Amino acid sequence: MQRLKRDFFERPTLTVAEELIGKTMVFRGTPAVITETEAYVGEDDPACHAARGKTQRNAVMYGKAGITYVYFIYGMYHCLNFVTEAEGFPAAVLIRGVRADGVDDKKLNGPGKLCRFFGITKEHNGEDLTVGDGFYVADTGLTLPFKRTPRIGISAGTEKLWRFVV
DNA sequence: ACCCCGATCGTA
DNA sequence: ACGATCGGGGTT
Repeated sequence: MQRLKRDFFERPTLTVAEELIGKTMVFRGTPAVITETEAYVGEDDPACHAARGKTQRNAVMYGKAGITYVYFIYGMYHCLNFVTEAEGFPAAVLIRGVRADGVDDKKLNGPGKLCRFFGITKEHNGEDLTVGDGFYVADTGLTLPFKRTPRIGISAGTEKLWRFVV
């Protein structure tokens, strides 16, 4: 159980998105294995929230790697991301699916669903995953087979194979 | 001040 | 295939 430090997140977003598969995120004491991620990379990525520059909502994407980016969408859901790359470059990995012991996969197999299950909201935007034990990510040595596909639920940028799913 | 639409999900 | 539901961001 090796806790991921800032240098894990401070790398190319595709690398982080791929390597997060099989890692364990621990939120308020509840562990969950990450099974699906997507990369959103910089202002030139039309699907990235930073595509039209820095705003109040996406501000944390411009900050340090290893910080949470949580946003509210469709009037009823929250989505969880981990900020990546160098400070000043807006990029993040969307957590689209996890697995947890004793929990039906159907409650965790979507970005909105897993946030609802954990109770993750905008209150948790900007949390540092490398400080304290409230929210962190660890490497348990587990590796899972996965595939690369186009990202889901977006209208632009679908040509990139930036989704990683077990 | 207003308007459109979205990194979703459940039901049909 | 479609409706629910509302905050954010661009535009006026």
